[in-house]
Amino acid sequence: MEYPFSEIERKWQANWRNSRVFNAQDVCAKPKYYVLSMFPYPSGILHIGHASNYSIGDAVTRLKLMEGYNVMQPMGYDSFGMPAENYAILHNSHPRLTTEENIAAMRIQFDGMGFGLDWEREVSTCRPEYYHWGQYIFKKMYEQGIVYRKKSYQNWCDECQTVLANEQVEDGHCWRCGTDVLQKELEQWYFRITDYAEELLDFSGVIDWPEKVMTMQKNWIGKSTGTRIEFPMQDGTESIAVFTTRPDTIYGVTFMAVPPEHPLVQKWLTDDPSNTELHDFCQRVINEDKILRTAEDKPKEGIFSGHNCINPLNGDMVQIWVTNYVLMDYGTGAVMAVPAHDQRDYDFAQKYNIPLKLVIQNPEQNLSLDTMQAAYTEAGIMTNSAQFDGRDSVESKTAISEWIEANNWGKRTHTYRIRDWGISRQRYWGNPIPIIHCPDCGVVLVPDEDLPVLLPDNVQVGKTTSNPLLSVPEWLNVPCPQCGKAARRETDTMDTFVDSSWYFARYADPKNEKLPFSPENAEYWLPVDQYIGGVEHAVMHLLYARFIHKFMRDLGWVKSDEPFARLLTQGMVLKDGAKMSKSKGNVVDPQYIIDRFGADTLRVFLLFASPPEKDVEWNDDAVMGAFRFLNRIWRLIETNIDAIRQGLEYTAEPSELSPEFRELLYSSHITVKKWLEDSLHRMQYNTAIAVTMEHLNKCTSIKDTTQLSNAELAVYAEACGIIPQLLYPFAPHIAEELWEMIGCTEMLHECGLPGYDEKYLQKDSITYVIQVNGKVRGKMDVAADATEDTLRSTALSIDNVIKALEGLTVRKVIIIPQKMISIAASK
RNA sequence: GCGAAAGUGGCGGAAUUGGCAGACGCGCUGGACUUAGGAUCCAGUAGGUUACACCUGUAGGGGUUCGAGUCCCCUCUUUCGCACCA
Repeated sequence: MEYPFSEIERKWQANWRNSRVFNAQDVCAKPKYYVLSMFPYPSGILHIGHASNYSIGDAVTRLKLMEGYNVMQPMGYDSFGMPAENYAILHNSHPRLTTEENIAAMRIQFDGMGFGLDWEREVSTCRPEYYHWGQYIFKKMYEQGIVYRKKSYQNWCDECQTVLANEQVEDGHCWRCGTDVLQKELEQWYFRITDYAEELLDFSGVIDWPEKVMTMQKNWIGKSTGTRIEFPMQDGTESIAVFTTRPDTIYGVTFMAVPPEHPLVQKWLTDDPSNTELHDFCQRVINEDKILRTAEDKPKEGIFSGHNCINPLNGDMVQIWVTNYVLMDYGTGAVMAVPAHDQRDYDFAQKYNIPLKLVIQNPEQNLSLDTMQAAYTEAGIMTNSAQFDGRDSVESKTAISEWIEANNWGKRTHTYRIRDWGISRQRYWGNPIPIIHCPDCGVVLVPDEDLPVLLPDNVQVGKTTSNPLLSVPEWLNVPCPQCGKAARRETDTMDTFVDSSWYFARYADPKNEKLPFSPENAEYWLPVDQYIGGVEHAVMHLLYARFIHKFMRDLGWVKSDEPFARLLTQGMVLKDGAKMSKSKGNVVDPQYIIDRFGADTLRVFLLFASPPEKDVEWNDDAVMGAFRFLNRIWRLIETNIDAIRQGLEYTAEPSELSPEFRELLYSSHITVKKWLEDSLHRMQYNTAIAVTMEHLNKCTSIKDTTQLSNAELAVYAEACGIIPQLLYPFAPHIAEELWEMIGCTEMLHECGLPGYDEKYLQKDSITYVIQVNGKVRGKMDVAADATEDTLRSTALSIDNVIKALEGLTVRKVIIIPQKMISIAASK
């Protein structure tokens, strides 16, 4: 017999909706708790990964409700972007229609899982009432100087027909479709995330984030500390700046390496068009694919520029080489090459017969230029370095930098690997950038009263060679808001990561028609107390959102420094050890599981299989196990309902109970204690469910409840009665139904957390384990208040212990209170 | 190459501060019952063994300790991140 899960699930989903259980109040005497799972792209189908992620968030939500918080768990859709555009093309429809259809379909599936979501706060990034405020934020950023436009080489995905930000290129491939990324020169819009680089390195504003994510962000930002030094040109015209983290090697500079894009190189080419050799080399390198060019195994190439500069510290003349191994957009775009102490410079110098100069001596093993096979990159003793000779190279970094600063040759500084965020996308289905280009006034912001710039519907979607919005003249051509002359709209749309960088704040005030959100609501709800999502967003979404949040804080819109106080990066659901995907044919449809076993079974399976941050291996048999577990609970309570109802009228004291019922009473209280620890404090839902199963086994071991005494009934009723509470965060439908069956009239979230009483956890006798030299040799039950002397003598009188001690002398007896006695003995 | 995390039965996983390794579930073995079920109940399930006892065992090797899955050192494997960043 299966319990009627289908009926129960429908019933409670309707009850929660009608009672507005999950509609959070903006004004409330209770403390707030904001639970947020990363919103999905509306594919139309809730897949098992969604079911898994949102089951975690829902467990947090229901636990916090039980704990007495005013909980908000909103949901929305990240509905702009390439997938929607492609999906519409595939179905010969329009993304607006397909997206709204998909959203409606997903909503039904979310409800079918029984998630406690506040649907009155739903946002969808492709709707004008949302993207209006993205445009507004763009304008504010523009006014604050955080937005600028620049022409340069961009990461271009030919498949997606758009540029990509640096964060969105993985190993030279598009993060979305895997196509090789090309370089294309384009003019596009940037957000100055680098202005916040230093602050983004600081995570002191978060309460609990995985170390891994913080490390990934820190590495991405890539701060390095060093010295910027000006090398004057030999002809005295200007100078060339380098950034180095190794000022201690500056006396070892034997050449200067610059990329062909370097402004000085470009100037030389213009000044001397006859230098075809240099010209050809530069052209060839510039046109080469950036990813290939920067690959580590790429052979180093270069050409002498014909120009020299001067090492300001020792007056040495230094040849400037144009090379393929220096990056224009890192540091100053020029490198002081020290081939004796840098492997890259060494490789280059070997190839072009450039001399080496040894300036750091290995204290362990004397180095000689004649025998060196590789650069010596370690620390050591300085040599050939004027007044710094004989000093430790690490310590001398400061001294040399100070010397450089004192002589005005340069100064200490930092450099970051992170670049500004390129947010232009040459696609249709995104938020229009609220800019008008006027031939006279230049770049003009669309006035607030004209926002939002609506995305036109009548666009030719499909693969176009140019930006799709160019094909809509009635949208494109507008009068300039300043001078009224004919002007054109910006046709780039924003990266969808812009839309998702502030949605968590919009949930605080989702219907605001005057502002993105009111500062009062934002102050109440932010930061998000528990954020849940995939680790794949560690350096994309999570970094962008922190950046935009800090910008909004600087505007005074939000008060907190960080948007997400706690972050949980949940694992994936795997099948046969691999991520589920259509191409592998290993997809499990959650709807099938819901239809056959119910949403509660699916949720229990997903949460029980492993801790939330780890991957879950799909297992059909284990799903059955979860189903059997819920059926056993159902049967327990249904068949003993009279005893339970009756028992709730009575109370019991341990002294009047048989050992069996004393054990059951203990189980009720220890289970609640462990469950609270596991679920509320550790977020280890797998073990919280395990202790519930263990307790269930205790309850079902009592077979006949018709002959129980009043005291026994009381214990039994309590034992069975806590089970719905323990189940509620994970299997809420069956929990509510059983709770009602027992006779409780309030819904479970109103009843508080289950409680336990320490007095029932006190045992009058304790089982001690006795070890001899680290091996278990016996056990004994001793009164809880036994003295150390009693413990020692009792332990030493056990037959097995005596046997183990034969021929040995006891050296030491260690007593671990409540647990064990360890005897150290030797001959 | 650099950095991080991890490695526990046939499987997923427990063991929160060093204190009975393998909780709980799956699978498997045997039994009971039967309205023969994707059922339920009972017993067993790390390996070895002369089986109420003992020996071995948490990737491998060494160490600290009365006591190590847990702490320290070395090695191996896997996963993830970064990878000419000066």
